[in-house]
Amino acid sequence: MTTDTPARLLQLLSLLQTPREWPGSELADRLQVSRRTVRRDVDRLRELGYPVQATMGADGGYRLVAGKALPPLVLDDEEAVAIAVGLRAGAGHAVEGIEEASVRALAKLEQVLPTRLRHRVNTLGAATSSLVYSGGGDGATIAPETLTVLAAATSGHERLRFSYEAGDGARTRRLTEPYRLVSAGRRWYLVAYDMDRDDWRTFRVDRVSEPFATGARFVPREVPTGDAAEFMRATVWRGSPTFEIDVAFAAPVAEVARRLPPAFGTPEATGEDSCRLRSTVKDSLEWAAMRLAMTGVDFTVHGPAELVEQVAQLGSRLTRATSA
Amino acid sequence: MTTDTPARLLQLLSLLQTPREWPGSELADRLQVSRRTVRRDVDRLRELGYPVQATMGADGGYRLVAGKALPPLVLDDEEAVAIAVGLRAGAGHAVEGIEEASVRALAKLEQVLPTRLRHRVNTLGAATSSLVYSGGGDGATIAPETLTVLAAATSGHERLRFSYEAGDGARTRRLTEPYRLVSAGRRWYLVAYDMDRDDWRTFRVDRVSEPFATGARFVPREVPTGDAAEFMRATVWRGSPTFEIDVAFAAPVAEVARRLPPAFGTPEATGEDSCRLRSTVKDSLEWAAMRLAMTGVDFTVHGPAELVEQVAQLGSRLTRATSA
DNA sequence: CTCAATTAGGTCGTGACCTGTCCTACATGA
DNA sequence: TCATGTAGGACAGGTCACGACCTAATTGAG
Repeated sequence: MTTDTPARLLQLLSLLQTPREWPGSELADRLQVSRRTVRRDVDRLRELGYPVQATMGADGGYRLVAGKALPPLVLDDEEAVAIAVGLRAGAGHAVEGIEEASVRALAKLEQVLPTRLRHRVNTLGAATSSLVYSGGGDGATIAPETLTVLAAATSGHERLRFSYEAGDGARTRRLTEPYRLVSAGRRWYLVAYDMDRDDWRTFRVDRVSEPFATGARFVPREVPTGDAAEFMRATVWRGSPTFEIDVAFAAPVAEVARRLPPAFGTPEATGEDSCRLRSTVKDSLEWAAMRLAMTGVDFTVHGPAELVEQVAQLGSRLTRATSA
Repeated sequence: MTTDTPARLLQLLSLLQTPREWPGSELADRLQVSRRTVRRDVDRLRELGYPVQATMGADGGYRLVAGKALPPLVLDDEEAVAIAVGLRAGAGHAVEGIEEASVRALAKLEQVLPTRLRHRVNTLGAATSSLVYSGGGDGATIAPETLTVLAAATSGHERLRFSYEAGDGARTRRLTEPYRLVSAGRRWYLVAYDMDRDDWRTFRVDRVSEPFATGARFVPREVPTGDAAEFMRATVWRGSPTFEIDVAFAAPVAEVARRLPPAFGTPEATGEDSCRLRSTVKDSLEWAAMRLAMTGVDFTVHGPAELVEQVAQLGSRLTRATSA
């Protein structure tokens, strides 16, 4: 009923996003305007960079096609929920390089998601595996809400308060100026300026709880090394153990590569039906052992000894499980 | 530089979707209009149902918050790619009930996705596991493109041509009027009217290849049973196997529940440090075995025999892997 | 407390723009 | 060949969008 022009344009955009053809007369009917105006509106959309394709002749119509710019997505409730759930489930084990964009998109969506849909996302999301792959071991799971709150505070330059659990289990409350959220391997880190300590810190996101933005904005400081990822690497990667793993698979290289997480890198072929993987793994070999098991192909662990131990332990546990 | 009003509104909407506060003066600056006009535009957005929250006082500003309706999402390139990849990866093993919405959203996005982004999605998507969980088993994977083409043709009422592989391996070309895309368990089915056979059929999507919409529209016929899902169930449902699993854990119920995917349901306590899980699993026990292994606690499989077999097989593979 | 910075909203005049109604040209499928 | 669709020009009338200027209310900092 809103006879407003911009409103009508938005409505037209949403109609055209349905993957079907719309005859001008039907559009005119829906939008409560004359067919001439519909043509003008279509022209306007085209001028805005959204390519509306028109098929001529009888049985013709309008349809939005791929162009240079991405038009604003008009989603219905179910689609929005599906995207949110997919993003939550996917953000953790997503492909290298898009985890952060994934979280940004999720933050953007959740910012405007109506509460009734938020409930549905929460209940549905609870049914999926947790966001970050919980390699069975240290239970380092991250609530999707935590990630989105951190992402929002970071990009909005808002001070952030949260409770942090140190390595020794002690919990402290922190007031920080978050600078960047970085995904490294299967862990997330927050590079932030700690207001209490008066210095830069990197926080492991899985140890952050009850985060909330204070609302107070700040002007970003200069990061010590100039780059947040650099700083994170420098502060975090020293001290945590690294392992050089070496595993042989009894399957074609293509198949193994397909079933292995890309973070492991690519195995190299050693024969028609065999290949070998050499890679460096940080911190937790339990995770590595699990991913090897999940490939579903036969393999042999050549090293290091710690990985042999992990795999053997897992194997014996499974064997015990069936011997009762 | 387009001084157009609707264009400016869209731009404002995209600015406000960034999770941060925007002072009116900055918005006026960016949009090249007076502050008064910015206020008017904000009013307009509010009238359209998009709740723009304004914080008063010094250091105030505007920000888009959750409301009743979902505003059109304005995404940048990376976010769009992240959503597409997440949707592709998630659509297959997503939560019950949203698979179809997931595919609809993906079809909507891909319809307008610029080609340069489509390339990125393809290359990134190739690195992830295939869309439908390939439980190591029958290799019934579905290309995401196939699903989106079918979804688009279905909702656009366009005739669909594809090559179909029957159970005996014979390939035939089909011309159909697609009626609905149904997800059931791990499989996807297309309920369509077969123009050559002159009758309704259900097609398994994993056996469809080279689908494309002819562009010719049709008027939907009446489905025999009135409901497509009903029809599919009647024609296809030969009961995919279901298993009643029964597993005992040597750990407190709370810990086990935390490490188990919620889809399994909740185990019940059988003692201080033990609990038992009874649940039904459809179709793939390999997945169940994997998730049990991932709990990282000792357990005993009581049944069924197939699950014992799966776990034993996995255990022996791991043991072999370390015995070299 | 006081000041500064912000949102909120009213009014007014000018000019641009938006709409519907004509009209013609062109493309396409039956 | 005809029906039906898009494409787009011309025009008149009314509307509405913009900026300038004003006052009020709210909030945080000094």
